[in-house]
Amino acid sequence: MSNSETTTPVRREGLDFIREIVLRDTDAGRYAGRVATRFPPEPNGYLHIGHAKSIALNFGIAEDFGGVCHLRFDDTNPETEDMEYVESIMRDVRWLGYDWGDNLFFASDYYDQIYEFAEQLIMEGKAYVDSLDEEGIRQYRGTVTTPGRPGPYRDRTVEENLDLFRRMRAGEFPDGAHVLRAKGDLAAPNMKMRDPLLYRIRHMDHYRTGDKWCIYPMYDFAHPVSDAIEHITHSVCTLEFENNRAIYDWTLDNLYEEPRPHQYEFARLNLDYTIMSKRKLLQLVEEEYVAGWDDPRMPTIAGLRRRGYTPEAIRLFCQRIGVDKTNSRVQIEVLENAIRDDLNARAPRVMAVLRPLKVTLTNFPADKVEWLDASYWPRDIDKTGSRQVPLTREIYIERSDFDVNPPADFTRLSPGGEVRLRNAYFIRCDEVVTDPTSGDVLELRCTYDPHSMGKPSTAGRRRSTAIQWVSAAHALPAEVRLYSRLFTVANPDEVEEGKTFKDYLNPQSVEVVSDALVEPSLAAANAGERFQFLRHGYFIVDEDTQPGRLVFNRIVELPDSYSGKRGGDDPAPKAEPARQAAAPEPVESIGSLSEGRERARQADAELAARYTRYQEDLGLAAEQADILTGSRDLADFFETALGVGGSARTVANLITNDVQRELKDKSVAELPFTATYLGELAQIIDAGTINSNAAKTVYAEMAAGGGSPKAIVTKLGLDQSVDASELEAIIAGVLAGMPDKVGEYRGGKTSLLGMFTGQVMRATGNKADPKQVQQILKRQLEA
RNA sequence: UGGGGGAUAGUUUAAUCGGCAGAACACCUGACUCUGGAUCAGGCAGUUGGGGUUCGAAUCCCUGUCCCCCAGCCA
Repeated sequence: MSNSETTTPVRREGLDFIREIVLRDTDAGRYAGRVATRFPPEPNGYLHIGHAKSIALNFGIAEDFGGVCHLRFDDTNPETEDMEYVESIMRDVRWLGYDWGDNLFFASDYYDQIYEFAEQLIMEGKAYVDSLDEEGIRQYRGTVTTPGRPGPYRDRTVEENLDLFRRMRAGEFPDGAHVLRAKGDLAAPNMKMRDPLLYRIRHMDHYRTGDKWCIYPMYDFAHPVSDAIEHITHSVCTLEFENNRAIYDWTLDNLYEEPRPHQYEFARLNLDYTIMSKRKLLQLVEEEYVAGWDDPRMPTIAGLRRRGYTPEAIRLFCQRIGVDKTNSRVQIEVLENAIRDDLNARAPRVMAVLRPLKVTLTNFPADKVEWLDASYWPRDIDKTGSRQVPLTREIYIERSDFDVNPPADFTRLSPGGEVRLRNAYFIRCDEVVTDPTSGDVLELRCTYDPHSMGKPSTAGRRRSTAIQWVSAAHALPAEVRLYSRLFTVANPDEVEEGKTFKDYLNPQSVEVVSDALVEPSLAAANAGERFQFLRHGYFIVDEDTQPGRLVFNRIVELPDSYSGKRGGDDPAPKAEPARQAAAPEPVESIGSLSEGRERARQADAELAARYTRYQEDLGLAAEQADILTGSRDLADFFETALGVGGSARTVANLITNDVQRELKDKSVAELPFTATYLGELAQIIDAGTINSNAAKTVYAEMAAGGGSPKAIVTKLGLDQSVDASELEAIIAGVLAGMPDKVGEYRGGKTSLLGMFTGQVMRATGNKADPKQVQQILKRQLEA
């Protein structure tokens, strides 16, 4: 697959936004072209499919850009972390096919360094020891709507802070007595910046550092520092850390210099019919709703592995779901389809009968065994290899492949009907033996057609499915575990009042078939081998397999368009009436006025007067007048620009549409151009010196600090007109270069006109008049 | 209610100075088939609502709506 690809980044559309950032940075020579990412799990649980997305992203970026990806354990909380988890995580990452080389790190290895940084911040007056208890800290922190306020310990001297902090480390205080906090802003709208905690006291052995420490750094402090220590360039994490980026930047701005690591966030994976919370998964394990972290129903990597998923399929899945910042839920089918796509070409086909129905071939000699050659692969898979399967007088077929009273489109066996035995003969059902009391079908008595081997089903013989079967005398008994979704609802995190996610567990998530029969070639199958049981799905030999006792897990079913068509287990036709309810909704936009600007006018009679005047005297729309009179600065700017001589409409358009963009992060006073320049621009637009397209170019230059619009026009030669005959020629040339597109246009795809216009405009250096261009374009195209 | 982030077919996503709304999965049709699988061909279907700027808006401006995150001494 990707092995043959080069490690050179490919410039192409569809790069996810993080790779785009990395590409931009490498192009700009930031970090001297170096790329270093990291996957930073906390060893407090097993990895799941959501982590696979992150792993694939981080290691994938490193691969694509010829960089490295570190595996770093973010182990700063001694309460929950354990070596068992470290080992499972390493096993899973490796199994997924990623290699961290020598770059295995632990945040706990940096404790000394992190501590030194903490002292540095204290000495610089940027951190302090707070002795408030938890409740006190909460009180002083305020809420999302009310600002926090400084607590009584915030102004301790550097000496006092340092002394206290050192004594914290020395173990002089009990848990919770003090914490180290960054001196942020207690009134910050971002709650995370209200003096975030950097260190807490925890008298507890750590699984790696033992009893060396009794104070432990918080994530918000340890993480950026760890990144910086490892010279990470791009620190990628999930969306819920967006607010934490402020602390990340605060920390590194105080401790390091650019180029230092920067954090970027993407949306974590949500998969339908499963959960991704480590806490909840742990609950399922501890409360024994599942058999363990590697229960085949679990979305953990270990569970998927045991289920029979391949690393390739999981990587394919990660590739298909993409990376973005949109909160989304991925359909489970995407995962299932990935494993089917992978296994279709990899899993040999064999025959297994899950719910056996005995069939006696009455014209087949009782003591005869006919060994038939059966290919492991269907003809569309480019592989060879076969095994021998024995046919005898007594065989078993799938109960569901026989129907006493079949529907018209049934292509399997029914009384008096025929069916093909896969890799063998056609048989006809002559007699159905039923239980006289229950009416259950006990056995079928059939005759086989000895001349039908290898013959197509044409010649009057209606098309039948080729059904799987096993010889009664040779079949191997097997236990087959049929897994399906763990939860009954798509989103188990969304619970009804009074319920928990556990109330939505699917009681039928596993069905154990203990008396299945498989063909004898499977006798030597080893744990971990995968097969397709013809017409059933993909299966893996489970590690519970014992000599003489095969155990299979169903990885995924084969799609079945037949049962789908007949409305199998998921009927629910799309409700149509909803359409009506969700209909019109007469939202009349009155262009409601922004509160801020409204307030400004209420507080300033002059602004209010201008608001009226702009509409009545200048003829501006209420919406424009509103924007222009949001502040004195802007209104004055408008009037100064207007004084140059352009029309009110043009000046207003320029300000309300273009200047607004600059005003998002600048004040009027900080604008890189003067009102007079803007007025000049309006003037030359009104005068027809430049077209609207060119006007955008000129404005962009001005916004970049380019100076006078007239000078820009001259510099770029935008005032030179293109004469008609010249334009005709240019247009003819453009059209001649795109005969296909011209054909499409003439075939009715008139939406291409915009594309042609753009091409011509570019060819003329934006000097042509687009209206004229389109006029000529249409004439030439319709000629 | 403060701050941060997000919204393109049913789903996940693409569209690099404003210029062809493209793909995958799902679904539907047909072809083919010793798997009601696979494959192939075709089809359905979309820019969060309203207004503005422009020859031209998913993209720029204004204004609504909806969703997610933040008040752990977890990460």
